[in-house]
Amino acid sequence: MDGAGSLYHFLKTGKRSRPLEPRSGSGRERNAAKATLQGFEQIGEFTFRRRRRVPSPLSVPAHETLLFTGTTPGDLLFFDTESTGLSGGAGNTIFLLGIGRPEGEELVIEQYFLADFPGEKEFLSACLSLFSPNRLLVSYNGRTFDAPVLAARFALHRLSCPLPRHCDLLPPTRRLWKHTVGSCSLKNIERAVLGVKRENDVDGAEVPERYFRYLRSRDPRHLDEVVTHNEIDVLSLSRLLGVLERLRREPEHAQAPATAPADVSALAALVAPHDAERAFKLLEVGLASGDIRAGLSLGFRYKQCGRQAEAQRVFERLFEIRGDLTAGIEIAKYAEHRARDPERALSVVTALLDRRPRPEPPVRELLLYRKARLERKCIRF
DNA sequence: TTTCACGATGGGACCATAAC
DNA sequence: GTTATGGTCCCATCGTGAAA
Repeated sequence: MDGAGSLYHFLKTGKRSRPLEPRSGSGRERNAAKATLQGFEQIGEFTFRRRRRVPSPLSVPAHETLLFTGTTPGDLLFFDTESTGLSGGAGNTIFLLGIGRPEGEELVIEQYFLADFPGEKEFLSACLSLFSPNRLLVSYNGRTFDAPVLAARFALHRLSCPLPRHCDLLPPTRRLWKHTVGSCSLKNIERAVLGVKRENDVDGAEVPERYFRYLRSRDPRHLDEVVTHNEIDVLSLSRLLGVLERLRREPEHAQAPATAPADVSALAALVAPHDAERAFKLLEVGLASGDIRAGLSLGFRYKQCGRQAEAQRVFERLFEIRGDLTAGIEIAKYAEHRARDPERALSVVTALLDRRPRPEPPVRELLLYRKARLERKCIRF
C-alpha cells in the first residue's frame, strides 16, 4: 500500500502523519502572495481579515426599530459568502465571508478570507465571533444557499452552529418587483431598483474558478474582483433593506420615477397586516390608475373581509373597463347566490362567453355549465 | 328532514428561480 | 451544474343554503 501520508493511512488512523505540502512555491513565496491581497491582515495561519467603514446606506437612526425586521439597525448583520460551487454537500467550501454591521452612521464591513483548504476550521472559528444569537442575519437567498452551506461546514468540523435568526430579502423583493423588473437577481435589482450599476464586476458563476486559479498560482489578483463583488453584495443588502423599510413606512411614495415601481398588490400585502385601511387605499389608487392586478386584489380583499358591496363595486368597475373575466365571474356568483338576480348573472356570463379573446376551454366549459343552470333558474323565476 | 349543488378553504404536487 | 423556498395550480373536503 502507499505511504504514511496517504488517504489510506488517514482513514485507518484518523491522523495526518505529516503536514500537507504547499501547492506551489516555498512557504515564504506563499506568504508573500497572501500578503498582497488588498487591505487584508493575517489573523491566522490561513485566515485573513479586512475591515472597512463606509457611510451606512440604511438611513434609519440607530435607536429606531425597523418596521420591516422588528430590530434596531445595530442588531443587523448583512451577510454574503463566496464559495467553491453551488451544491450544498461536503464538496462546497466557503472561502470568503462578508458581514456588514451598522454602527451609528456607518456600516462596518468585515471580510474573512480562507487562503487554503487546510485552514478551514481556523477560518470558521474566526468567523464564529460574528454570529451572536441576538443578531438578525440579513441575506439575499441566504436561507436557501449561504446559511445551509455555512451550517454544513460548521457541522463538518464539529463546531456548534451559531447562526442566529435570519431575514432573507429575496422573497419580499420577488413579490414586489417580479412583475415590473422580471429576473430578481441581486444584480438586476441593484440596477432597476437601487439605481446602482456595477463596474468590472465578476459574474457569480465565475467565482469558484477564480479561487481555484488563485490556489494554483497563489496570485491574489485573481481574487480582487471577487472581494469587491462580495463587498458590493453586502452594501446592496443594506441599501435594499433601506428601500424595503421606506416602502413599509411610506408606501404611498413608493412609485418614485427613478426606480422600477413596486407591484401595488404586493405593496398592499406588505402593509395590510399592520394597517389594513392603508392597504385598501393603496389598491384604490392603483385601480384608479388602471392597474387591473391591484383592482382584483382589492376586490378579493374586500370580499374576504365581508365587505361585499365594496367588492362588487370594484368587480363591476373592472368588468366595465376591461370586461375582465375574473371580475365577471365574481359578479355572476354574487348576482346568483346573494342578490338573487339570475337574469343579471346570466347576462354577465353570456357577455363573458362572447368576449374576445374567447375564454380558454376549461373556463369556457365552466361558464357554459353556469349559463345552463342560470337559464333554468330564469325560466322558473 | 334529506339531498344536492355550490363556493370557500386547506393541503399536496409541481414549477420557477435565486445563490456560487 | 444543486438545492430549498415560495408561488401557483389542482383536488378533496367542509359548510351553507335551496329545493324536493
